[in-house]
Amino acid sequence: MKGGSGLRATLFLDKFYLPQESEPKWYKRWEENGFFAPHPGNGKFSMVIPPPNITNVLHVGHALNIVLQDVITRYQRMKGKETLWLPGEDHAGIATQNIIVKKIGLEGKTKEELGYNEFLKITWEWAQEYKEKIKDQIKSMGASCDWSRERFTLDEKLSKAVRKVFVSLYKKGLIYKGKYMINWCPSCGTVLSNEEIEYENEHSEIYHIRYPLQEGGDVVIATTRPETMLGDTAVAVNPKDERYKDIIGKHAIIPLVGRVVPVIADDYVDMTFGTGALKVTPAHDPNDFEIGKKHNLEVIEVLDDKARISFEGPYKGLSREKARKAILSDLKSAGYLVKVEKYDHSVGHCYRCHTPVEPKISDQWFVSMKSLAEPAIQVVKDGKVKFHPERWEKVYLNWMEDIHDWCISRQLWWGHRIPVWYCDDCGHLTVSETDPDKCEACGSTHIHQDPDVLDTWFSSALWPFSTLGWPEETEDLKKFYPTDLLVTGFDIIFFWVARMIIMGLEFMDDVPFHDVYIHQLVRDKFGRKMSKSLGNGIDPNEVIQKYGADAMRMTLAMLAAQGRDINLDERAFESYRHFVNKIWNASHFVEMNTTNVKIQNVQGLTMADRWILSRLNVVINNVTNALESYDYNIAAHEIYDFFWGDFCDWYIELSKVQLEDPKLRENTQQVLLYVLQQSLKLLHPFMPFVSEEIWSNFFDGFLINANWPVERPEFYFQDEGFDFLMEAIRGIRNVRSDLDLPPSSKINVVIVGKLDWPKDSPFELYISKLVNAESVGTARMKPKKGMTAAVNPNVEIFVVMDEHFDFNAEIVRLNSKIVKAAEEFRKLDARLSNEEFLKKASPDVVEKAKNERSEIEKTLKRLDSTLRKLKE
RNA sequence: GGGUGUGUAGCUCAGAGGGAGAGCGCUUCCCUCACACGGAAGAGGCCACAGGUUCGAUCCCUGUCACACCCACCA
Repeated sequence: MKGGSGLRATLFLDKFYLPQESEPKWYKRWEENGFFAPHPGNGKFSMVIPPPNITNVLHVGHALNIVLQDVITRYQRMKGKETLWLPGEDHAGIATQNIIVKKIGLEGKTKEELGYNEFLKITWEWAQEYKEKIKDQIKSMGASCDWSRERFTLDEKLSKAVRKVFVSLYKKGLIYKGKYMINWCPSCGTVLSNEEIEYENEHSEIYHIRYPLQEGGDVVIATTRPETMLGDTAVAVNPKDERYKDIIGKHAIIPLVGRVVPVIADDYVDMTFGTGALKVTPAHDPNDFEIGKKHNLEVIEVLDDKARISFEGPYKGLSREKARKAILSDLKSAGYLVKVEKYDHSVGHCYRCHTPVEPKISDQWFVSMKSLAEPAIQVVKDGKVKFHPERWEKVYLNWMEDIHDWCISRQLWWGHRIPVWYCDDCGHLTVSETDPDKCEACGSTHIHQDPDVLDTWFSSALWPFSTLGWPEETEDLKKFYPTDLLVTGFDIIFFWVARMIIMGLEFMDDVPFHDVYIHQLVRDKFGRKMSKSLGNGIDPNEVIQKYGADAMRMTLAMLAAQGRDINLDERAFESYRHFVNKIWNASHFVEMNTTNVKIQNVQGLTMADRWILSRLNVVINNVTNALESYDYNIAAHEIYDFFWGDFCDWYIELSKVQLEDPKLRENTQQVLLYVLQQSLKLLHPFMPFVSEEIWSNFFDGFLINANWPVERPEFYFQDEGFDFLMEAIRGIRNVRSDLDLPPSSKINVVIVGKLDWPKDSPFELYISKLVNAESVGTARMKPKKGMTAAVNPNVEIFVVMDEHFDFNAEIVRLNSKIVKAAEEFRKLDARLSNEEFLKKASPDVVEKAKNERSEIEKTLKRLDSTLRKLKE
């Protein structure tokens, strides 16, 4: 242990802790000493980071994610486990490509003008830049992840894993290519998976349009998308619909187009909706596509990749919006438009650019999910993968049990190229882990690779094992797979969590992680989502700059209650910056009073010592249990309340008395040091920087490597009435405040009754110090001019003052105490008079109530007699 | 159309089957020898509403209302 003379006085003399100086220094030291790398220990703990997208710097939601992971990582490391938290970033296909397209767009260029290679070069530069920025941010948050194992989804090794998985699934027949109705984003120019569509409610209109029948008469259909009528190849009605019975089998003539199409009958048509007659456009609507297949209808595409009309005629080249207007106006003037009604419905949008998605038939690659999903359902049902909070399990299972095939090809440049080569001669597909130079069927060298890339989430799905070296059988893979925990947000349960479980089971034959902690969404203080357009985002860089990383971490941990979103008010950070400072100053106090003291066995403890040591034991247990069950907010609250509410507010104050007593001084120093030491350990996962800084001024080694505290049975002591001591002190202060006595004025305290505070403790001094009393004494009788401060069944405590005594005030005081106690007594008595209660309530509850009643009864008697005497 | 979550002090939120808590804000006092990023004393709540279960419910059940969110192929 370092002596007082060795302390860095400049730091400790500062009134305020300066995180901006301390934090980078400690991060560097931890990193240089290799503390973030796993070291053999008692069991292992491993976790992979949800790789942030390189599209942007991190926001406060990421900060929450990082902090929650680091709290657990540091806790597990201190518990002595071989601990690995593996960091990395995601290439984020569509999102990144969009950013680069926009960026070069500002310079007036398109990606086609730039060319494939140049475009990728620019994107890689961006990726490098943002990887560094993100890394710096994660570091500034204090994250103790092992940077020597950092991975990027486009790393060469990870790309190999991607290829191996693709080839393997292809050979098993689980990856296939085919023409299906898919979601097309006309702005991003690529297909999207179902999960990448966000449905939004839109106020729109539904149009009733009259289609003449070839055989005479007409039929009115209802549609929200009149522009697609160019591609209509049927009109459908419900076979049970009496209104349309006669026209089934007849032919409708599409207005403006003149195409003659059949009127067909299909159960799908809802008779109650619209007019009960449906126009069928197999090329541009998923339902119509199904109907089309069933009835063998012609498929006529009328929109191109940019959602412009491609159908020959007057509308060709118009955007879908303009085409709608033009067609409606033409319909109207030709008398086909029967009616327009307001109509709200939900429309799918691209999750990256928010453009309305266009349903379209396209030739794409898919993963067949049904068989892969089955084991992934089972492991969750069997509890091999547990969700926290549990309710997310249902969300996961619902999705898994109704899973659809996963469209994995994307018409992008940025990403993993699909490892498929087409033979120009024989048409064979060569699917290979390594680039082939000839067709594996006919040997032709005229082959070309599929131009598309894979969905970003395809590589993310492999993250828990690809980052550990798979497909090579590395030491890391053997040691750290399966990982123990995944911490992520609910918004990517389908995108990511589900697919990792699927891929882990398929390729590692084991779950990728045992626990999934789903954390909250961080919203603004009004409960709104943080977004660029609202400008209500909170930048973690700024928060760290202003309040320090420790304050930010503690704030987020305190708010991280399971199962609820966090409405974050920036003022919260200030509270916990104050807490950081409180820790700093309390440590300062301990430091000043424990020069040249070493922690060793302590004997001759006082009631204050015994109380704080008992409390510490309880808190150690509570914090540990809370962390084991990922109750971050509970753990953080426990240590916060203990350190500030118990240690600072009471023990340190009482220690001032004990330090002045030569007989008690040394023990008190021991207890101060010990409690501080254990507290620093409990604080460290939440506030690593300040705790390490303080630790370095007291103790050898690094706190990051210290042992996690365990309870000490010898430090459990039975209740000695410390609560009543606190109550007495509060009561005396209350008298002061009630009578407006200045704090400087001296008062005298008199204790009447049978006191059961332990004789080995200077409780008179405790009281006099904490209430600034002239004297604290005992008496047999209530003093004449005494104000009642505290009462229990055996003892009354009075504040005696001759000149300030206020008869009326004392009457009021006593009366209010009596009213309160009487009310309490009445309630307890009513309960205890209820025979049902006595019969059915658990014995200990009854026992407790009886005890309380008798205590209050005695207290009441005391109060009554005091009041009587006063009035004499 | 299904499903989930939430409704507790002015604000942001904890909480447990036995009679309600924190932080911030507010009022009053104090720069007392760790800390004014502090200390002390207070005010402030039919724990959304209505039923039910229970000896007892703010906590469990049912329904209602409000606010979020997720899923689903309503043209």
